[in-house]
Amino acid sequence: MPSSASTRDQTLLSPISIPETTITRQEWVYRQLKEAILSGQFVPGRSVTLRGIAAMLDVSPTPVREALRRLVAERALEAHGNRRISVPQMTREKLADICAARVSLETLAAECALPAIDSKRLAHLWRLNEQVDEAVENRDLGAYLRRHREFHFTFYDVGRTSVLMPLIESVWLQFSPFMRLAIDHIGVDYLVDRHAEALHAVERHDIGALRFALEADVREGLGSLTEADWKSLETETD
Amino acid sequence: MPSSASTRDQTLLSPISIPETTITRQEWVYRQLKEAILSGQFVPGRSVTLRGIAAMLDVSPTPVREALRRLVAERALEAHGNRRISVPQMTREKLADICAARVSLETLAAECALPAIDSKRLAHLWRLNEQVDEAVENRDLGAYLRRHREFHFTFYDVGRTSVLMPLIESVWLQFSPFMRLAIDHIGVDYLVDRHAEALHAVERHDIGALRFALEADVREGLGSLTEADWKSLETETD
DNA sequence: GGCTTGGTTTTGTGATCACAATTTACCAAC
DNA sequence: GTTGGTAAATTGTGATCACAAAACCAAGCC
Repeated sequence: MPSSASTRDQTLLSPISIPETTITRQEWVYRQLKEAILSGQFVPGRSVTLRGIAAMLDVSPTPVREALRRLVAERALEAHGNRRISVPQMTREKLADICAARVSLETLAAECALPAIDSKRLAHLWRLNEQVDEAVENRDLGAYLRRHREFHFTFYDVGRTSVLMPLIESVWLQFSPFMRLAIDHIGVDYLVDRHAEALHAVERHDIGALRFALEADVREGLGSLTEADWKSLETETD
Repeated sequence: MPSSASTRDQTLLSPISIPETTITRQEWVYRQLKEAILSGQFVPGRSVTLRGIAAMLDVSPTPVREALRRLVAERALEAHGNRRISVPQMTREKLADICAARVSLETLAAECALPAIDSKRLAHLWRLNEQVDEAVENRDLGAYLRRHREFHFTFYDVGRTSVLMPLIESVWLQFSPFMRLAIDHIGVDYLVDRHAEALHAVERHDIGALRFALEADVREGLGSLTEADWKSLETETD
């Protein structure tokens, strides 16, 4: 996006002044960084410098500062006392808390979404789930992370999005960098999910089964790291 | 805080360089605004201008911009497409979602906190609850909001704070401006809470009763507005 | 060798400026 | 009185600069 020419020239193209959110540089930087974090391109522990990001994205430090503040507020990044910002490190306790929060928020979101999932949307979810499985078969970690996220967010995101979705997104931003690392470590082959089980529960309008499937999906997916996994992960990052 | 002289001079006073977070202006502005929002000094719908806040707090626009970005990220404020920031308006749907999210998050937080609440902490919570009741008796709305928040946050805030507490705080930031308005409208006398019931449940280590009390506390406190209340609230803000 | 000590470099912070977009004010025309 | 359009004021955005704090690095000391 960063072109010296003003980015707002194209507003001339929208005749009757459609809202057409003219994107600011700050917003653009924010989205770039968020996407990078969610797709696991940021390693836990790495420190993020203002001027570094600014140079990388070819913008001035000003919009970067604001984007970083936003991400810190959403707990995607961590601000230390020394005025330095870094990608947060994961701990056993934090992971347990994240799992608990995910179960709590996402089962609630699924329950809210359930009545609004019609057959068209259900078919779409089945298609997305196929793409998740394809990514696993192709051993494409990047695609897996993207598809996996797309499946969950599409599931929950049917109206009523203003309160719950930002909370869920904040939690995802917190575990995504770690998840990339963990899957890199244990291998894509050991990935399991309960997506099909959840969709079958949707078909039966069985809220109980839906909650159960989602809870299992979270706990088996994120919370199933054995002690040995942790040990080798920790020595790896040193 | 804004004094022309550098605020960091006082670091000379801390001899062995205690971390002693030297506060930045941006952080200070953020805290001022957050406290103002949580204590109901911001009316829903009011638009917040950068230079206005800067003048009010006697700082340059730069730190204000970052503080506002943070608050927008935490959903305390709302950024519109016209690049304008305002205190979000409440709707019936949003309030229902907020109640559901509060129940979900705060019962979980209470359950996590329960094992860590010893007799000393319990006594402290009883004392805080007394202060809530005092505020109601004195019809002091400002004190009530402060004490009420202090009670809940002290309750949940025993270790394990890094994931759940920010989520809870974000939700509180979203309903606080409205709560002030609503209580202003229905009167302080009609305030009820289940704090004592919750504390008794803690004494019995009865998780089920604790969750029940907290859910009732939320639903009766926030979610009990009748249709008539909404109508008059809406006409009032026009 | 480990630790301090000095200077250099890097980095975040905050103020200011220029600019563009938006809103507001105002005046003319119907 | 209402509408339409232009000018002025307000406001957010982004770049740049000066400064202070922190991190870095290398030589020196115990």
